[in-house]
Amino acid sequence: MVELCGGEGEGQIMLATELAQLRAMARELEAKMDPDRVAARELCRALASSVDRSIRLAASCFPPPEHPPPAAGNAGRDAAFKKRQVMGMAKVRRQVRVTSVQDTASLDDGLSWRKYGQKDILGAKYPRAYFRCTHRHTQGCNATKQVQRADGDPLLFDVVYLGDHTCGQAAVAAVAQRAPPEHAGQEQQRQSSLLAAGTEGIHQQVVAEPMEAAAPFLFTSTAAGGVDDGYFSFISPANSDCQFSSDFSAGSVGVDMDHEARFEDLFSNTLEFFQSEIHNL
DNA sequence: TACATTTGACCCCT
DNA sequence: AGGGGTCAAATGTA
Repeated sequence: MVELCGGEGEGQIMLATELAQLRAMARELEAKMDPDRVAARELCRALASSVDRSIRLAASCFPPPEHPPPAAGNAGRDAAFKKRQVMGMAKVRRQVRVTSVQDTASLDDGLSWRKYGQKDILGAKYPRAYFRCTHRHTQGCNATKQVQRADGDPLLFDVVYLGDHTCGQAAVAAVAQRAPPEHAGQEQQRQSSLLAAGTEGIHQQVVAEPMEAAAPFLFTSTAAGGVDDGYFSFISPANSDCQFSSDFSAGSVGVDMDHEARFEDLFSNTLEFFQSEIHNL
């Protein structure tokens, strides 16, 4: 389900995204589980904990990159400059598959985005939404992303990331990873609410198209992805049958072989275990 | 009250 | 001239 390609940066993004989603899915599943089914809820809790450990382990493989200080904020209204800036920016394109037309939980990439526009695109069936980093003004972060539903496949979203995050999200994320999940507060609740319990399976197709550079490696966020305008709503069907699949290849993201082996082990064991256990419930 | 979203308008590029 | 990207005022929400 996950195809890793390109440089280490792309792998970091996708790994971060996948792990964050797995964790949120586990919590969402737990929340939706019948309270009487203690074993099932325990299982979900254990799954979330396991994914948390995976995240920390992965974080130790990919320390947050050092960013240069934010550029001086002499933004102004020079659109020409902005367009030139976009052209020279790091650009990463991904395709994200959701489980239902209404499910956009899988679009959550764990970063803080603020929607600043939406446009109907010529020849496109669905509008394109524009997001910028929440910390654009406070920290001069110029990262933006564009989200558009694919014409032929309503379950497929094209997500284009432009520019690197130069804000402090990486640091915030690192701190959040060390904190127990219960203390992550609003963010955890939000992520839980975002992610759907799987129906016939939660599939996110991620196709990275490295173009110039990669976005930073982050696991958590503090703000809504801004995808709740009806066209992007967070409602999704619930189903107790949950199936995960993964083909993480740590080698392709250039991690240390020892970490790679540990991570692969942990992940595949966890997934196999929960697949069979959930199936038996 | 602060922050996020919506949406019409503006501007640059092709 | 039209399309795409962004701005910013108005509005919504917690």
